[in-house]
Amino acid sequence: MQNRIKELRQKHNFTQDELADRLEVSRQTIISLEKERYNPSIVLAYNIAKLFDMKIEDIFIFEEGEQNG
Amino acid sequence: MQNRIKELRQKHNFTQDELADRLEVSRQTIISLEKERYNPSIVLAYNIAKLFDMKIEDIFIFEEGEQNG
DNA sequence: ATTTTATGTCAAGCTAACTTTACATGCTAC
DNA sequence: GTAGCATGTAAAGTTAGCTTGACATAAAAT
Repeated sequence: MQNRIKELRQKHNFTQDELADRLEVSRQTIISLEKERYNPSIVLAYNIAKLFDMKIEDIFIFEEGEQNG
Repeated sequence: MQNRIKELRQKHNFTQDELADRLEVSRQTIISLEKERYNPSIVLAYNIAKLFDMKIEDIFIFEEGEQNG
């Protein structure tokens, strides 16, 4: 799965630290998501989409036949 | 977080077993999700939404200030 | 009556999603 | 030149998401 977090964060002029604060997660989590080391939980994905006023599907790009977990 | 999985499964006349097969997860996972014991991963949520031809946000109902993880 | 089907519980185990802490690097200021 | 800021890596720990397997129960089919 790909995501547009870094792009959207920069468009909104947030630092990783600011974004982490707004989403109530650690800065490490932001780094890990931007580097696509793992996927966010559905709740975090929802909070990100809400913050940027977008749909989950417009921030996270799912590939065909992607495996769960 | 609430979800409409059981409702949608029944509307489509799927058994838990059939739904599990289509989503390539175990039947236990379907039971756990319907009983809201835990939230699906974002990939599974996406696959569920895709199967029912809906948006993630229309199947999973997020509450205000929901905590991540 | 007994087999099958659908739903459910329980428990143990694995990996993914997050946390915290500590340290490294490049950049821009004074 | 050193202080601060933004980004990054690494490592160790906890909890959530998912799996497998075994068993329970009620309803429907044969």
